[in-house]
Amino acid sequence: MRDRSDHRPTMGDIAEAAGVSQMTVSRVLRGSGSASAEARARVEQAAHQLGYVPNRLATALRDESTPLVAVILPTLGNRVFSEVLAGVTETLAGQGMQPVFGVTEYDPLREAALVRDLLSWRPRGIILPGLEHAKGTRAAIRASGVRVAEVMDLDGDPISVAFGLSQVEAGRATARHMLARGYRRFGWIGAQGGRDLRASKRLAGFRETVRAAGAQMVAERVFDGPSAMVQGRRGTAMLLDGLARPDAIYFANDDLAAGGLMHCLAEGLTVPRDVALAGFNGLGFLEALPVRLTTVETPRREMGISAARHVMGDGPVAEAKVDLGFRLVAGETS
Amino acid sequence: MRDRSDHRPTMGDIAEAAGVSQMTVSRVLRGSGSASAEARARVEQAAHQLGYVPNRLATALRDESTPLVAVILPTLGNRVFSEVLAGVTETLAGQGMQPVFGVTEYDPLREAALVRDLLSWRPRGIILPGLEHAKGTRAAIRASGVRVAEVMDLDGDPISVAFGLSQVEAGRATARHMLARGYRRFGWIGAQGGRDLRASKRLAGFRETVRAAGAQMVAERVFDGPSAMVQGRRGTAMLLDGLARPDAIYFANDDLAAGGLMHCLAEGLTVPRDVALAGFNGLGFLEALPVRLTTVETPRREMGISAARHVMGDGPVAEAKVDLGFRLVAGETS
DNA sequence: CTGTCGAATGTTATCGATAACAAGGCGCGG
DNA sequence: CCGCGCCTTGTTATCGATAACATTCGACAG
Repeated sequence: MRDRSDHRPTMGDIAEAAGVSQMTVSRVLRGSGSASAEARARVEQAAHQLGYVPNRLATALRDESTPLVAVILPTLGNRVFSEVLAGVTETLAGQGMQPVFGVTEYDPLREAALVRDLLSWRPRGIILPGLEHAKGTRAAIRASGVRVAEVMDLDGDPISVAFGLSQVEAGRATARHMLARGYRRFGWIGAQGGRDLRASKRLAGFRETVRAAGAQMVAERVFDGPSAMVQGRRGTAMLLDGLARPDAIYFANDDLAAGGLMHCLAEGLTVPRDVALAGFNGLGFLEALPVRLTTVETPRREMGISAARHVMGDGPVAEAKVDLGFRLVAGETS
Repeated sequence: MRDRSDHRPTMGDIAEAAGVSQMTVSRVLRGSGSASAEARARVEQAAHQLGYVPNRLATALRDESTPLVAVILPTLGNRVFSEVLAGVTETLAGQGMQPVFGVTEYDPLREAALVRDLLSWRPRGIILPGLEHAKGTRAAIRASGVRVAEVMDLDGDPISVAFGLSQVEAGRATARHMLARGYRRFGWIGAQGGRDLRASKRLAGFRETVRAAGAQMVAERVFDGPSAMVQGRRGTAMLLDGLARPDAIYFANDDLAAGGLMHCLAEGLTVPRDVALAGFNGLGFLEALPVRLTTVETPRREMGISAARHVMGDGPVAEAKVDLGFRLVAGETS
């Protein structure tokens, strides 16, 4: 038969030890249905003694429902996403639900594979970044019938509901601000080899506004790797040493922008007189910098919270896009 | 019978559509056993047509084994842990495994509850921070038979294998460095209301070494909330305004230390002449600060990678403690 | 021409928990 | 004293995938 010693105890084992049926064990341990005080005590004693741990796989299979939520993130290397994840996690934990997650490193194919993988756990919902996905991903998710929340971006057509902000509008707002301050020759520094589509949208909005005002983009530099301060620093050096010297640089995010600021400090350049700088996200570490950076604050934790609430089914959201807004923070670099 | 429309397609549905038995479907889709080209084609066509997604719950239940690894973290609010998690995730992903995780917010009881919860998914392994756990947690994990890796800390008795560094020794090393530079009156600034036991160990090592050298701790300040730059700044202000003014401050981590540095810059104090500062972790953002902070670099990603490898069973590790080391980085603040 | 072997396929049982249904026993109203 | 109904407990079937075993059929050696 079954070798008890190398198997984790099951309700069957408890039943045997307590001299009752498995069903009674189930009823006692879940506190549903009725059981005599006598049976209750014996079962609880046996369960404790055997060190019983329920097997959720069985319950989930039987119930055709899990307390899992799939979460897909572009990377964990950027604080932005760990903050979104923190919002999701705290919200789920309050409801006894678990996140299962994976990272795509900005690769749509990896995202597609992850979606397939994660859906096979039959999660209650799935949260994923952005509105653009590999061919078929959208259909797969729709067909799966799980609740979906897309986060970060609002510029596009959500699968179901998107929680975030208009990236294009954020780019436009930044451009308007810079233009108002009198800058006319703009540079752009990005990372992730242009695979960060949200950054591309910000750039598009920025560029559009700049051009409409008769000003221009004079230099762009996009690095391949993850966005790190050192890249921002190098890129800034390149742009400022180039032929087409910008009088203001728009960075794909705060890390890059902070690196740009470092370059200026190291080279003794005066910001914003010699060059103006603007980042994106409003990360906490900006407070530590010697100069307050101009940036756009984004509701990272809130996106996580809202998305988690949505997939848990806390009230159906009518709209397909929930705008959580952004806030331009004019610092000392523009 | 069964209403096809509100159920996700199963192998049974494919079997029906393809006119074969469920078992043939299983064989075709998993590529095990043999099947005729004819059957293979029909099954694949039907599976695609129906948008079949396998149900891992069933497979996991049947196989009594999941590709899951439980990961417990103190918080996501500190970059340190998202870097550990990144190491874990990237390592697992390479082997087709999934992390399931939760955060404790430094509460041992929440940790105990999380362990119970996560173990009920019958993960292949579990990774958790530190060596101290609530009563019973240790026994529960041992009894569960999953592979265990504890990360961050080596000062104590691991459940199975620990990957990290000696926190006490890190504290001692920092103290030796500060003493060698001539400081004699030390302050300490912490957070998490003292619940961060690794920080407490560092302080213990630091204090011991300081006292052995005939120097002393003159002031300590531990905040209740999460460690943030602003707390470090406030704490530093308090210590420097107090009666027992330290000539050097040891911070529980880099965020607090960076805050301390900000205070000094804002007040026009000269570091380290007026006061020396030392942090812990060697986070990347330090590079952005105007002054290079003295700190201790820790192998965060490596801890995640090693722990993940261990729980996946990549070669049994003989030792109970794997020292991944640390490196004191003498900056411009000491 | 027959027996053997293996490829292809089907049938049954299983993992653990639990809904649905069945049945035994006891109390209480009529 | 009978019977209805509730409390307690047990039995069976189920979720989906798959290992183990059973069966069919054609090919081929002897």
